[in-house]
Amino acid sequence: MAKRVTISDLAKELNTTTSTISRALRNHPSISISMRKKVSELAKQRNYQVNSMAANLRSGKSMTIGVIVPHINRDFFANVISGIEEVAKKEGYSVVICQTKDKIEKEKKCIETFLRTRVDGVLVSVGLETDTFDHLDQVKKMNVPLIFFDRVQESSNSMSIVNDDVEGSFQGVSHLLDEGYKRIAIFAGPEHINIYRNRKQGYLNALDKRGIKIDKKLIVFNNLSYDAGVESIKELMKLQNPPDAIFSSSDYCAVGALHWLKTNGYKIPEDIGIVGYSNEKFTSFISPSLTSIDQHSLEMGRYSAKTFFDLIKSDKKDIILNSLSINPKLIIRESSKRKRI
Amino acid sequence: MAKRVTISDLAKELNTTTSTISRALRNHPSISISMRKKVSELAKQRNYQVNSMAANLRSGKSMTIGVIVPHINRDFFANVISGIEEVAKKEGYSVVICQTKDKIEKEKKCIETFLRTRVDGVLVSVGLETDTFDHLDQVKKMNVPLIFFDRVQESSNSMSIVNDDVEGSFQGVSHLLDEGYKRIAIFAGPEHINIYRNRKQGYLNALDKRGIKIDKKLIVFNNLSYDAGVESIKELMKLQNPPDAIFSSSDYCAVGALHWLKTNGYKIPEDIGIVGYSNEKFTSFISPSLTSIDQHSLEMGRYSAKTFFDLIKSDKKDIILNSLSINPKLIIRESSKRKRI
DNA sequence: CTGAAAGCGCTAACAT
DNA sequence: ATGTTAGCGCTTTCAG
Repeated sequence: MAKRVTISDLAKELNTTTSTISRALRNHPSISISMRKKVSELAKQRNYQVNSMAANLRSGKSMTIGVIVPHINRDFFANVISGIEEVAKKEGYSVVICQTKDKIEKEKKCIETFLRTRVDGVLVSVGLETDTFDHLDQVKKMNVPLIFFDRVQESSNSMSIVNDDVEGSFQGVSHLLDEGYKRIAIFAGPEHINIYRNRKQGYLNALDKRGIKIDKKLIVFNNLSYDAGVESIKELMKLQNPPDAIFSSSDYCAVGALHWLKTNGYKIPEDIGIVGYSNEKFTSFISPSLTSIDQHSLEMGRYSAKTFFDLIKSDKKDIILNSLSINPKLIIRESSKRKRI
Repeated sequence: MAKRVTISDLAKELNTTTSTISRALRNHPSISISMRKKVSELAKQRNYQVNSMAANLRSGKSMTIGVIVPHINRDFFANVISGIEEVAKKEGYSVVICQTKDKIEKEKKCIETFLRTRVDGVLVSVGLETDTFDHLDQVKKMNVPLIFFDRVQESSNSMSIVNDDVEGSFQGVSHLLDEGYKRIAIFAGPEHINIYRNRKQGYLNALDKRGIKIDKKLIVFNNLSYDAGVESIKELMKLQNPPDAIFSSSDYCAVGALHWLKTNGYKIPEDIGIVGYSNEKFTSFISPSLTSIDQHSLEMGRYSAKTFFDLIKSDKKDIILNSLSINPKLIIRESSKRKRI
């Protein structure tokens, strides 16, 4: 019904011009206090709301930052998003979220939409399928700041906020060794994704440090889903010399294995120890509760956003490529606490 | 660096006008096929992308729909969002998500942002704190379609997509009775939220139907968090005549209770049966796995979005207030399967 | 089938 | 301290 009120409506009512209104609304110092007050009062009364579409078109900024994640229902990503939102809000920015479900096609669609809607920056964690990067290069070609978090495109010279995954899994595996486990298997993910490659590396390093020979049979690649965990553990336990502990690059996959083991009569942590990765909330719900690696997801989100704002505030000259690596933290729970022998 | 290319750039290159380009790009039938081809080829070549800010300003539509949820990391809401996105994408719309963490202040901020950015519609599931509705009325006053899902403002005459929560909990509680449980307690949520009031009602109805007297001591109001579940069960088990089953209006709260019971020596489902609500993914991870009520979250999202599109496509004359109620589904798992006596 | 012209609502030089 | 003016990039009558 009622058309929405514009600054020129307000201008007419106060017998002044749109520029004055525009300035007054944004508290421009050159507008008299009395005028500012009159304007803001009228605005409130008439229920005026800036039309961002117009303001943004004019100013060339959308005041929006686009975030691309594989899954929004993972605690890890949900927390990252919260962190991003928190600092974005402070700067007056909106956050629009796009979930790819790990599909590269969806990822491309997201980018297209973001470019069309002129987001001022893109923060992205790439999907499992993502092994080509034209769509991401596109963003940079358009001169839109691109920042990676967690799962990054390493060939890119964009900034990235990541965990030290090598360290995280090093700690996880070392912990298992400390608890007396001898044959530790790993659920590893796609090698072209940095985090999974690094988690495997940490595993290798930990074994190496203790002089334990790597048994390739204990390195299982899968897609890290719950179901994959079930299938993989089934295979592992068929081995002539099965593992006595599992280090999983994902909590979901760890739980799949845990479940299968329990229903098949294995005792956890007595017979088999398990460590997951990401510290999803459910890891503390299940029983035995699952030892996992916390990634400081909220901070990761905050840093990612902060990096973006630092970037656009810098004179674009001193574009310091300060990529950041956050130390993860081992959270020890029941699934790996074997009484020492 | 390179300014982004506009339709007038393309127009110049082809010695034509912006109107022609604009039409050609959108496959307007009055433009010759050959011209359309020339334009789309050049556009591709020059890497042209519509500037939605400009297009939207002009057309008065933002092609964006705003979604407000309490928590994005809940499977229920994440799935609703997926459903919304799915149908929105088909219609060429973007979805922007705002999470309130159940805070009314955040909810208000979301609305403000949405109104400023001129979303074409708002889909909302209100927070636990929300007991006043000025901010939501505001949306309708601005003539922006407002659609509720799951947690609704009942005083509003807006459309809403909900579950039949009375039926859902009726089934859950009846199932417990069928399994031989006699004293069933309920974890109930804030009474001003439709879903929690309805879930309590279903509980009452189920007991009533079997002629079981209601014991007020078994009706526990809390905020339905994990911690609340722990506290509440602790209190319940102190009763002279403690319950032998729990019907929880939330999976999280149910798990809290489940955990406490297990660590305190109670056997589930033998000593105590538990049923949760929402069918969060972790309910099948934990042990015993948790019987719960599935809410067809994906469908709820799809319907919500569909309702929005139906609405804006109708000539705004036949605004049929067709609110929809979806039947939930009881998912029976271990936590409630007591061997019949 | 294509062009000319107006304008969506706002901001920001450049006046005054 | 305020007003004038000129667009931002696109869509859409209205004319040919």
